[in-house]
Amino acid sequence: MRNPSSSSSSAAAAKGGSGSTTTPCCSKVGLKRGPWTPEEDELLSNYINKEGEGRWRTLPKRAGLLRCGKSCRLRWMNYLRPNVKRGQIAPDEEDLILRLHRLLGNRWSLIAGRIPGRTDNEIKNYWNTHLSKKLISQGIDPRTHKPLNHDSSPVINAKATSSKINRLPNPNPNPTSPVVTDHDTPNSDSGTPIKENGYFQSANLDQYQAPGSRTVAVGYTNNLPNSDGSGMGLKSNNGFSTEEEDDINYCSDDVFSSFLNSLINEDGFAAQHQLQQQAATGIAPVSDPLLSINVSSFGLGAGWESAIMSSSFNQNDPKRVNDQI
DNA sequence: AAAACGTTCAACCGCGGCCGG
DNA sequence: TCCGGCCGCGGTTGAACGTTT
Repeated sequence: MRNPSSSSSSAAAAKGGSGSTTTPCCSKVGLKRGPWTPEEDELLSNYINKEGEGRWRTLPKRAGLLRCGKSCRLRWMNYLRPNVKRGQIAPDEEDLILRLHRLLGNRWSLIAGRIPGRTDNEIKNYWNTHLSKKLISQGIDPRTHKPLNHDSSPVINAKATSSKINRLPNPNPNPTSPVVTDHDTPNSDSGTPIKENGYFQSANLDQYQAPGSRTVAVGYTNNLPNSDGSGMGLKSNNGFSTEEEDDINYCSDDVFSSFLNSLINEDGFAAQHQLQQQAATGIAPVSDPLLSINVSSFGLGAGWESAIMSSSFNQNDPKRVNDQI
């Protein structure tokens, strides 16, 4: 809301206009649209502070607002909530976003759920305006987190793909190539992966490995689902027997929460992961913490997604998390 | 100084999942 | 089982703002 006093209702009205199946609350004539005014913010905040969130459809009327419920919910979630953190994304937050995006794809709400105070909208915007470009400038496909010249798969037109198809994005649409060698790393001309501010060094993301590193694994991709969910099985070469797979397919909230938390602190993660993997399989894990970012190591077979859902620190919507368990 | 161009981000849209009747 | 409403999600838009020419 750069200038709340200026109404963009006409532009917004011109934008919609499809006339197809619009949500009733949004098609109602007479409802205000566009930037929120401080007065509206206050009305909404006061009402929610008093009555609590929820029942968005009827909330505007009860709160005395000429807005649709969706608009109210969005305003509250992305702007007015007390614990929404404003201001620049810190390097460590950026690092975490990169990690989580590589794991989760464009599932902004899940990513936001792991970054306290940040909203899905904010992260999505930040990704599209900063991180995506940054990765591209480094020769990395922001969609797959793989080198651009390595990815021969056609770029899916975001417009052409339904948003719901993308609900289960596969960060690596090419699971047959789990290993990226140094031949595939971006050349230094397109930007060295090690940034001067150092956060990429700490990030230790696959593609961001310093030149000269021999092998960069993308091991987790083996067990990530395809966009249709068909790739969830543990048929990959994880070395587990069916029985073992049954065991490790169980992934508790704590385990996965630890996994995600460990992305924040990779050293801790590496140690924890080794214990986890050894306990579960008896197989000595690889020592390279880089290789440890491997979902399969946490038994994330068919249940990996629900584990993510249930383990999310979702300050945005705890109810939804519970709902999805 | 101002026009042109680029970037940011709040807000909107359509869709699908969930749930109660 | 079906249907309709609600909710939340990801994609997209466009006005405001910043930068360059």
